[in-house]
Amino acid sequence: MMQSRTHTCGELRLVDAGKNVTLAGWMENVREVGANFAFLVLRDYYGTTQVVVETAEMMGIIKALNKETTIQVTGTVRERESKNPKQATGEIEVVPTDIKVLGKCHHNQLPFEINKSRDADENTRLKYRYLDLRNPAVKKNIILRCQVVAAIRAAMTDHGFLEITTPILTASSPEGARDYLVPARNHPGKFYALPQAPQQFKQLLMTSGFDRYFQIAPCFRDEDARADRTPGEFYQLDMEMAFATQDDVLSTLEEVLQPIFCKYGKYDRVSSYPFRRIPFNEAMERYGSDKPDLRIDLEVQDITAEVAGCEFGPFQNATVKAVVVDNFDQGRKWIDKLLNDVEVQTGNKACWCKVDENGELTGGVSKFLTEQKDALTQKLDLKPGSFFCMAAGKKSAAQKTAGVIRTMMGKRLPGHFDEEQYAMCWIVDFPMYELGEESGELEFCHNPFSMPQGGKEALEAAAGDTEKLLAINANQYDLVVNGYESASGAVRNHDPEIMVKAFQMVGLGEEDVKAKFPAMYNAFTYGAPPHAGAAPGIDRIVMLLCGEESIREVITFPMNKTAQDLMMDAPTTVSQKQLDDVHILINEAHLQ
RNA sequence: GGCCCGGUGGUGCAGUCGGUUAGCACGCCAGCCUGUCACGCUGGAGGUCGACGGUUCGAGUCCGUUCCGGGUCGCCA
Repeated sequence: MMQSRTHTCGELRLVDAGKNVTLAGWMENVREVGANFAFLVLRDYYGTTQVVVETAEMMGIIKALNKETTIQVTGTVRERESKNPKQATGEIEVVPTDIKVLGKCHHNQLPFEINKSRDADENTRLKYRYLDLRNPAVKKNIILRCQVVAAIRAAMTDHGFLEITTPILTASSPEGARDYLVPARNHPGKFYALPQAPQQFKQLLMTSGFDRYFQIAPCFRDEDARADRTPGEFYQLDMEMAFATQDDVLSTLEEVLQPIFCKYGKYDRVSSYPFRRIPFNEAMERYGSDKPDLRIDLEVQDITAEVAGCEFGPFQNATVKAVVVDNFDQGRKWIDKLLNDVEVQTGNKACWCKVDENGELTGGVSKFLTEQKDALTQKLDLKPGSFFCMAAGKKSAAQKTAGVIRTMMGKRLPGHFDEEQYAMCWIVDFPMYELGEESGELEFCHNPFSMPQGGKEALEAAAGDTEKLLAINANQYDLVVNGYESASGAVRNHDPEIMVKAFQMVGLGEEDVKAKFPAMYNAFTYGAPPHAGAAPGIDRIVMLLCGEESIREVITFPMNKTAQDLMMDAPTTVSQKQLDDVHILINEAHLQ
C-alpha cells in the first residue's frame, strides 16, 4: 500500500527543495489568483504547507472540493518565488502531480470559520467541538495540558511516587458534594456513586503500606458550574505520603509544581519556593479571602475601633473594613460602578470616602465620619487624594466584601496589579470547626479527615466550649495561585480514637464515624501510618498556565454550564428496557 | 432558586428619539485576476431581529411573560 504521507505539513524547508513528497491534511484555504493558478493551504497537526496549483487538471480537482476536505497531495518541493517569513514552511511550496481526496467535507458553509472559532457562540463551539479543536489556537491548550500531565507524572515518579488507579464505581460518601449515582442492576434499589475524589482509597493505600501514592484522578461532583469550575467531572493530581508532615507535602508539591509553572506558564515570573505561608485568619484579615491574589498590592484594614460612635446605620455593632488607595483620580461614575459591582458580587453594600486637597473627608459617607476623621487618618495613613472604600457587617461578611473591594480596586486602578506573573502562597491553619450559617451549630469547617492541631488533648481541653473549639485549627492547607485555589490538602486524622473525638465535638459519635467511613475506620484500627497529602486541580493549573479565564478552554470535550454535552447529546433519555434492567421508575411529575 | 449581562442572515457585530427597502465585516455562490499568504476586484444569494402577548397608525427598538446561553451568589467535605 502506498504511504499516506512522507512528511508532515510543518516539516518542509528550503533544503528539501527538489524532493518528491506526499503530504496529507485539511484544505484550510484556497486563494485563486488566476484562471488556472491558485494557492492551497494544507493543514495538519504539525503546521501548514502551501500547495501551488498551476494546471487546469489540478484546478479542476480543487474547485470541486469544499474547504476542510482532507486530501493527499503528491508533488515536488520548490523554492517559493515570494517567501513568507511568518510561516515555518514559508520558503517552500509543493507543486502537485496528484491530489487525492481522502475525506470529503460535505458542507460548503461551516458552523464557524476554523481559525476564528474562539469568537463563535460557545454552544456552537461545543456542539462542533471536533471542528473547534481543528483551530490551532484551541488545540494548543489541549497539547499543553498533555505536556503538563506528562511532566507531572515524571516529576512525581522522580519523587518516588507510584501511580495507582482507584475505582470509579464506588460507594456514595455521605457528606460533601452531591454524588453522581449509578444504579446497580444486580442489586435492586442500590446505587454505586462516582467518586468525588479518591480520598478514602488513597488513605487506605497508606494503611496498606504504599509509601507514596499519586494519580491523575477523575473526580465527579454534581454541583453547579463556574468560569473556573467545570460541572460534572474534573481531574486532580491526587497524592498522599505516609509518615509525612505538612512540610513534607508542601515542599514536595513546590518541587513538583513550581518548575512546571516556570517551564509551561504564560508568564516568566513565578514565585520561588518555599512559597509564602499565610495562616487562614491572617489571609481573611489582610486580603478578605482564603484565596488572595497576591499580584494586587492592596490590603484590607480594620477600622472597627476607629469608626466607633459613628452615626452611620450599617456601622452600628458591625465589623468595619477598609481598603485605601492614594492619589485617587477617578470620578463619581467609577465609584458608583465599583459600589454596584461589589454589591452584585457579594450581596453587601459598600461605601466610600475621599480626602480632599485640604485633608478633609469628602463625598460618600464623609458626613458621618467628622468625629472619626483623626483616628481614621492615622490608622489608614490618609493623605490628600486618598480614597477608601468600606464594608461593614458581621466579621466574615465584612472581610469577604472588603476582599472583593480589594480585588476590584486593585485590578481597575493603575499601578496596583502586577499581572504577568504567577504569585503563589499556601494558606495554612484552617479552622477545624465553624458555626453553620443556617443552623448556628458547630460543624466541620472543611472536612472531617484532617488532624486537629494538638490532637486528642486539644479536643478534650476544648470539649463543650464553643469558643475554644472554634479556635482549634486543622493541619489543612490550600495552594493559591493568582487568586485561584489550586490545591487542597491536609495531614489526615489516622487515629480512630481522635476521629471519634472529633466527631463527638459536632454531636456525632463512633457509630457515625463507622457509618460514614466504614473501610477507613476499620483499617485504621489495624495500625495506620500518620499520613498527609493534597490534591492539586489539573484543569485549573492548566488554565492558569494557558492564561485562560474559562476552564472549558483547557478541557478537550467540556460540558456546558448546565452540565450538558451538546456534542454527544448527554444526558439523554434511555429505553424502557434499560430502565427496567436497573429497576428505575421515572416519576413523571418531575419531568415538567 | 436569586441577581447581572446577552439573544439581529452560516459566524461575529451595528442599528440613534418607535418611522422608507434592517446595515457592516467575515464566510458562501458566480465572474475577473499568474506570486498570493487575513490575496484583491465586480456582482449575487442568504433574515419570521429567541418565542408569545401587549401598547401604537407603525415595534429589532417601548411594556409584560417566557425560553435559551454566559457570569455571579447559593452550592462546591
